[in-house]
Amino acid sequence: MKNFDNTFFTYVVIEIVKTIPYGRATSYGAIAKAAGFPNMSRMVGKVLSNCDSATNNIPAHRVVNSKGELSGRESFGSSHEMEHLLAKEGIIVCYNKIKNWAKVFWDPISEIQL
DNA sequence: GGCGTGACTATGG
DNA sequence: ACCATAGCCACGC
Repeated sequence: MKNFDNTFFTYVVIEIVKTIPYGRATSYGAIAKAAGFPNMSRMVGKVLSNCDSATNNIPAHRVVNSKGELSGRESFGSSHEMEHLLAKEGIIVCYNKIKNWAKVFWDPISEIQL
């Protein structure tokens, strides 16, 4: 018996990622916190690396680390694919880092307060 | 159970 | 701003 329901966690993470607005981005830690697993930021990354975002229409490119760096870019087709997807939404990436990160950052918690 | 690894994060110098 | 360190935790070996 596992003390961690990976199926449930994966589902919640994917649902949250789908709610990230166009032109905005958030962090692994913020998603983990919103999902109710504040210490699972690393697991969020694992979920996204296995989600096949292109096929499943999941905006995984809108998830970066807490500093706004594109730490997962190598998991996209080419090493510049993630940056390209962000650029298409008006998010400027320079030296592997999102410009105006404080403005682009979107906290799922603020949207869940219904 | 130990140990290294990873799309992580907070903190302190 | 950069680097080191220490938490974090599932997973494979």
